[in-house]
Amino acid sequence: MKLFWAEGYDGASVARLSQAMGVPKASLYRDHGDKRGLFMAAIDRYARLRVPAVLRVLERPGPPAKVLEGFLLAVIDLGTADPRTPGCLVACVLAEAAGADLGLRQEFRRRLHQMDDAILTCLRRFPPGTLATAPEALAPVVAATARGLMTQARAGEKPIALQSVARTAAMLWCNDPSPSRE
Amino acid sequence: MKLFWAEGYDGASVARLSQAMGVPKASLYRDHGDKRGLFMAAIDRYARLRVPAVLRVLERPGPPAKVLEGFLLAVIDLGTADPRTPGCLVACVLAEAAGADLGLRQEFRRRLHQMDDAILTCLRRFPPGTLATAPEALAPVVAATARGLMTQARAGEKPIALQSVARTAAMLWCNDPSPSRE
DNA sequence: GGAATAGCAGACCGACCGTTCTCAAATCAA
DNA sequence: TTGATTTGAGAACGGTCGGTCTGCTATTCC
Repeated sequence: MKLFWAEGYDGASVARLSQAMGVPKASLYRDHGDKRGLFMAAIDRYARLRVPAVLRVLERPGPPAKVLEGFLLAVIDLGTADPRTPGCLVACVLAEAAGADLGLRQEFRRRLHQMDDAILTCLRRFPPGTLATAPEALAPVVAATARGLMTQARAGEKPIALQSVARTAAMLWCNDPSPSRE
Repeated sequence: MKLFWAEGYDGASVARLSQAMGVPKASLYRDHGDKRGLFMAAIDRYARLRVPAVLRVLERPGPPAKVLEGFLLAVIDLGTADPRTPGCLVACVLAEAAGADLGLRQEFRRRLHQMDDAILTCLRRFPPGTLATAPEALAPVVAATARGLMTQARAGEKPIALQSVARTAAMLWCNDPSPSRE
């Protein structure tokens, strides 16, 4: 997973994947069919190991602005925690591979929609009027912003710079209950 | 440019690049040094041929909400105009290549900051109070949203779905002069 | 204990990679 | 016209790619 994450689908050779995993090439082909199958498995592992920490933030109690800022902060943390694996395996690596391979593109879409759904579910539970617009309209905006932050994380942007973006964005999405605005 | 855009840095072989360009391989190496140099040239061509149309929207007159929505719409158009080259050559293809190659990562950062600066310059010219927050805070939010839309464009998302995101986002960034809100 | 199975490391395969070289055709200078 | 230079198409290079196959070792099961 980390090798694909760091070097991309084409950039990570099966020989080095085998070495990094400590698993013989023959076993990889027996268990996953081909390199694409192994890549899919890596994405699945990413979705099981790394994504839940981000989604769990969406389920925390608290005012919308805090929850959504926390979500973006978790996204940023995922994209900047290890400088050897910057950005998001799905939003950056799978995205590029999806350009030429229609099967991977479909997988890519599926993963994106999963995240969209999780965000929408989160937004729906906030009391009416606490969000600046309807959850159905806001959810894809939140998702797009998160993906943009991942793109910038891939560029090696420092977390501190991205975190201020998270605060601003979350503030704009919510009708702040504090009297600081207007 | 289109071949890199469609298939990625590693995915596009020099032989096919040569054929697609109608230029012998020897000439490519003479003019650009190596494959990386050719890729850089492709990115430069992209920045000269495709990006200006997007940046010009930022200089159009009009209320902030219209200008920023127009900007996002131009971004969406660039990312979805040709289904063979979905998304953004910089935000998707260069992003992935930037994972393993520090030189490309620097180039990637440079390109991102160029866009950030253009957005900031645009925001600064709006009258105070027409934006929902300070230009310096808002600009990176706009940039992140645009990049997220490009990621979704890479997934083959239909323009119509992305365009509604553009409208919502632009609305949230601006203090709408119409009396529809609040 | 002994037969059968499974997993291991690494050799091996043809194909294609990025890159360089060859050499004939074309261009240019004088 | 002639000699020097640049360009053309493509062969050739070593290396690595994704993928397969081969023995050897360990384990398992009766």
